[in-house]
Amino acid sequence: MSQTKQVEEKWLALWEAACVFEADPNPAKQKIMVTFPFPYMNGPLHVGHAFSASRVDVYARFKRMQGYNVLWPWSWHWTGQPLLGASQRVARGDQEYIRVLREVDGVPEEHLQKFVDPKYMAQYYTNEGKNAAKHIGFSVDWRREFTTVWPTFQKFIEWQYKNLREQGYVTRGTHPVVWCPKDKSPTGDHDRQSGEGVTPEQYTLIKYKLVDKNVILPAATFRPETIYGITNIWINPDATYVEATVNSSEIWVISQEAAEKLKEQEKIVVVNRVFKGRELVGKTFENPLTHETFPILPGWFIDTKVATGIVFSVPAHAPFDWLALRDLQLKPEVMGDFGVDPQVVLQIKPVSIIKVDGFGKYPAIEIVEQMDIKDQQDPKANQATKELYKKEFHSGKLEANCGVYVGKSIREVKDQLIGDFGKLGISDVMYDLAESVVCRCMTPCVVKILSDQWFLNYSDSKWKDKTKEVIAQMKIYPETARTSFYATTDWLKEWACARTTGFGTPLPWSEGWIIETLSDSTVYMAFYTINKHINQSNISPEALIPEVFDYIYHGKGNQTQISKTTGITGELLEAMRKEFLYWYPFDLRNSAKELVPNHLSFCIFHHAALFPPEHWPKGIGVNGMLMVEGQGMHKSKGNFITLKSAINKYGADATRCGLMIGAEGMDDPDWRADNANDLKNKFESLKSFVNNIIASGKQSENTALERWLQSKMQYRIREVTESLDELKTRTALQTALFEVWNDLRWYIQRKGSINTVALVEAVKVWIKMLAPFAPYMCEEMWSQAGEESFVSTAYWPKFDENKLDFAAEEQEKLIIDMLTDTQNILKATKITPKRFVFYTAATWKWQIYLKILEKTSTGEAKISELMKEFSNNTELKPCMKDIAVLVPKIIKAATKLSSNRKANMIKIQKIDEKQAIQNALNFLKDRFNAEVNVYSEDDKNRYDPKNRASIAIPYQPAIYIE
RNA sequence: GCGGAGGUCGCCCAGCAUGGUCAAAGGCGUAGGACUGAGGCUCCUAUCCUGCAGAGGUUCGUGGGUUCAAAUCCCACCCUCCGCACCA
Repeated sequence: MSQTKQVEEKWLALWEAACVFEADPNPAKQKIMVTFPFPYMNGPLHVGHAFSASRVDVYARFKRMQGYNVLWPWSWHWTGQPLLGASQRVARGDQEYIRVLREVDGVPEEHLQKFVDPKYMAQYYTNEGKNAAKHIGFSVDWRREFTTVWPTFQKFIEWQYKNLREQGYVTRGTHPVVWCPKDKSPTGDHDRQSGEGVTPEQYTLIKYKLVDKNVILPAATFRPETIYGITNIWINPDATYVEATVNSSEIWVISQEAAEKLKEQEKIVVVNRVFKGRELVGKTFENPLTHETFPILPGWFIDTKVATGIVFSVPAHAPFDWLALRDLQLKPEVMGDFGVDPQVVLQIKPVSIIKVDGFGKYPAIEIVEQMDIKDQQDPKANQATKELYKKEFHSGKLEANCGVYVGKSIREVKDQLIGDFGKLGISDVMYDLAESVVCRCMTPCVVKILSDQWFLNYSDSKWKDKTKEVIAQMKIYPETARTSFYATTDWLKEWACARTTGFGTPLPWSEGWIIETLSDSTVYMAFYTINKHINQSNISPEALIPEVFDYIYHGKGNQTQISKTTGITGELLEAMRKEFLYWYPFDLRNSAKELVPNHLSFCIFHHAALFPPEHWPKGIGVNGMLMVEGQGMHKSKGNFITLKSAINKYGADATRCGLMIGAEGMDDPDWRADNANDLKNKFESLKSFVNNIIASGKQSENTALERWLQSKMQYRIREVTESLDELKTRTALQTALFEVWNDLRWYIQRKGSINTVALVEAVKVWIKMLAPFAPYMCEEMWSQAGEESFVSTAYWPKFDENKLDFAAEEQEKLIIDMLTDTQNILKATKITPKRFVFYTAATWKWQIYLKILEKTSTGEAKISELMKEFSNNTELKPCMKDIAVLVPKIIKAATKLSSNRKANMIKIQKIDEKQAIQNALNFLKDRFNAEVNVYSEDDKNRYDPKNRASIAIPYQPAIYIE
């Protein structure tokens, strides 16, 4: 076992033995409750989970060290269909899938065989997940754990839905879904062989009538407004159509495919006879709106797989229609084949109904000519159609021949028009898929309208308003994500909240329906607060009647009474109520940004509905999606990294930091194996760096250098603390790890040794600041520093203004600036130096320097005024000539200083530059590998062959290099 | 299409709210040096261009504008990423 592994095992065991992360209510302490959306258990935890969850853990550990009573509970999501689907694939012997389980997930053979049982599979991944979560060092209180199929949890969900329904948030209706006729279930993206992302599209069917016959030709369109511009109907003469009785009342002519599809869309379709499309060519039909009549023409471009296979023609506005018509008009004799008079075709004139900017009367004809489209087969025809439809939709206005809709833009009138036509009984609705979708079982999918579907009515405007109130009072990390929450709240509509298959909690009032995944995971954070008691006291699910939850969560009902009916003791009821009141609401829930439009928003909606304002969520964190080596992580791409494998390879600390250093805010972090490996190595050297210091730090010194170090550490403490408070985990880690390390290195270089107590103190602060990120390593170092307690519960360092030392900072800055300047000169001159001489500014120059600082920090520094002031000073009067040169130089230097720094410089007045440089002499000699001298400009006997000293100004000693 | 987030010096990224302290932090990479038997690791130095004295020049998606002054403010444009539903 590697050393890293040993350290991890050791501290994991010690934490568990000491129950460090088990949190119980403690009125004397302020609480923080943090949560992470429970992961779905159809696979192992991966580094993507670890990224979002590590942010939670870092925050939890930080707050715990700050003295808060921190609760971080965790659970497992089993609800839904994919677990069943996965297990079926194993049962079916799907080799590709089994290979992935074996090689990517690393499932051992003896378990793999038992995956035919979905619950076994889920339990396997749950066990694995818990192990990984523990090893990565998440500071979780495991006593509150559950899975969503536990009957006790399901009682909670039943209570939740009973409550929602009583408030009228659960409604019933119909809903179109992509449907597998073989599986008899909705086919989500996960269940598809092909056609990912394809959704049902709604067509309007205009019910044209065959003249003199009681037969309807339902022509499908996305643009029902074009009914006013119709000139004919297209039928594919070679395709198969049927005449069918629909809903026992009407006779429809539709394509054979359409007849099957409509059967799934709440229509009773009885096929009476089957025939070829050519039979209809030449017949006339009537527009149900205007009662005008038009002919049916042959259109070979009509695809009967799309919608009804009947299309009405609007040649003025549809490029395809125009092209088809033009082709026919060029060869009208074709009509003879159908026994139709060619005149029928030649008489057709396009009817203009939409005025659109940039086009004349017949946009379709114009665009066909502009783009030089030859015929229906020309690929440019599709492009032209898209372009024109878009233009007409956005800027088109309906013309005078469009009835009551005249002058309206299509965008504003479309929905109204569809509704009107429906009411008039001249239209119907059909759904179809824009691209083919094939189920994993290889069956092509269709659209099915689910009737009696249960919905959560997120359209309810009162619910939306209340949800916005919740958002308004919430802290959102980062703040920029707030707009997406508001946008989502506005945009959410009815959500189908139940389905007929998969794991989950049955709807208590409607048999056969199971509450779906995203709907049973909205307020379960409240369940954590009491599940400790349910687990420990073995409360039976039967006892968890709604009144119990009403009492705990809403303080309703009589405790004695409830105790009597359920057998739960009054004490226990009281304890659960108190536990809920202590912990709730949660202070942070963090997840990836893809959950904003669904899970996280649902969570807010449901809290708004079920809890009073004092229990509304306090904070939600959103982060980017983890990338792996610059690409999205997918099992199929072969770049899937399980948490377990990352820990094994890099260790928990390096994995955590590799993730945290990637990004913060909404940016997508990028996991790079090189980085993780690099961090692993860095931590090795960090440990020996720290151990050496701890072992040798015996000298208690207090020079400017120690004061500088202490001062510097204060700034680091402040930055790390403030960053963590804003969940800026990347900034915090970068400062805590790299910036502090650089500070310590500088100190050591300057000091030339590591044996000071001050350095040990700084290192201890460092360990504490790193502890939330790399807890194992820090516990180890902490104990090696002689500390008995856990660093996990040590006090977080506090920024202390009194420990700042501006003078020490300025002295150090002086040395650094001098070094930079000197190196700059060396670079420019390319000389090989034998000797360096530094000259600090004469005392009288300080008067001038400080005066100018004061002037520039309060307002503008005018040279003339300054000169006057200086000449009044008897002390300065003799050197007015030098002053005249000096003043502009100093003013220029002063403009480069921040106002903060200026204020500090004024506060400390003059620093002893010569002494400061003298103290650094050994360091400088070492650095330059040459002789180094320092003089003050005031020194009469200085070595100064080029009279450099005269150009020295405060904070900018003159330099002479031989 | 709708909604959201972004484009910074080889790469990852900080800065932008409150314009000047920004040639722009930090990490990675690269080069040189130290250490080592050698390598890895580690440590030091450099890393936009020019410059024989601490300086100058050109940069922050593109093009305009405001201002004494813009990576930061305004306008237009181009490009990238994410979500769009019954599915976790």
